[in-house]
Amino acid sequence: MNNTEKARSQMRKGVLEYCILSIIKNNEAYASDILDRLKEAELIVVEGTLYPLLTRLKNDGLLNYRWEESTSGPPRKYYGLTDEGQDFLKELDTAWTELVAAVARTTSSK
Amino acid sequence: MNNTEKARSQMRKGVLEYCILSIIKNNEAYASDILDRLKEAELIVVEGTLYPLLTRLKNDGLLNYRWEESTSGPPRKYYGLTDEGQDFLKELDTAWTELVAAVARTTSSK
DNA sequence: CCCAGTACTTGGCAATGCAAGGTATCATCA
DNA sequence: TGATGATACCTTGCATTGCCAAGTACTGGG
Repeated sequence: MNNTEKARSQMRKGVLEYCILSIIKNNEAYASDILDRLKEAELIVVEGTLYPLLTRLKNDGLLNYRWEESTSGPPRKYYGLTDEGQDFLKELDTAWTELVAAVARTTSSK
Repeated sequence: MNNTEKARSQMRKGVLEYCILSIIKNNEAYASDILDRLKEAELIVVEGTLYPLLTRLKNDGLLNYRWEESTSGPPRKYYGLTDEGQDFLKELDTAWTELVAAVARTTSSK
């Protein structure tokens, strides 16, 4: 992995949680859904990254899930935001907005 | 540290290198300068984070430095960007812009 | 009954910010 | 002259967290 790729994944790291919660806020979703959405947005993530993250968010009380049968394979875990998750997402919104502003200040200073 | 603070520092993490290189690009600077600038931009960073990072960037050939005497204390290490550092910073610019766009896509999808 | 497709899980690794503590230099002032 | 405080630089150990790779389990078709 070269430096640029490293920097990119480092940047991605910071916003993954935020993006995943945002995606789930809009629609209940199971892991493969989420992976697809992230891929559409060009935020590549692999299974081994996503599943543990979903579990962590659930353990933190930000997500819950229900099982749903599938016609094409094993049942799926559909994740949704808890009330706490909604609140947390709002804070992340703020944090992200502020960060973008802070970076802009830094990179444009004379 | 609560969840929000954790998330904030996680987000910050990804852009620190970028911000520091940007600051140095604009003016040669020594560590305390950089800390002040980051603070102005509301990107709080502590010494123990900055020094190892500067050393790493130097070892990667992105920064160089010269010693300069000070009238008020020990000599200072003034850091500047190498050519390679300039190139790398351009790539980070692109990476950051793309990330902001990707996050926007994710958080606004219906 | 095996195989391919879909989902979910787990263990070890590497990167990196952070907290806390340490060393060195210089000016001031009793 | 030697104690003090401010400035500056550096190091160590820790915790978090994404990544990679391999593994388990359920389903339907040939």
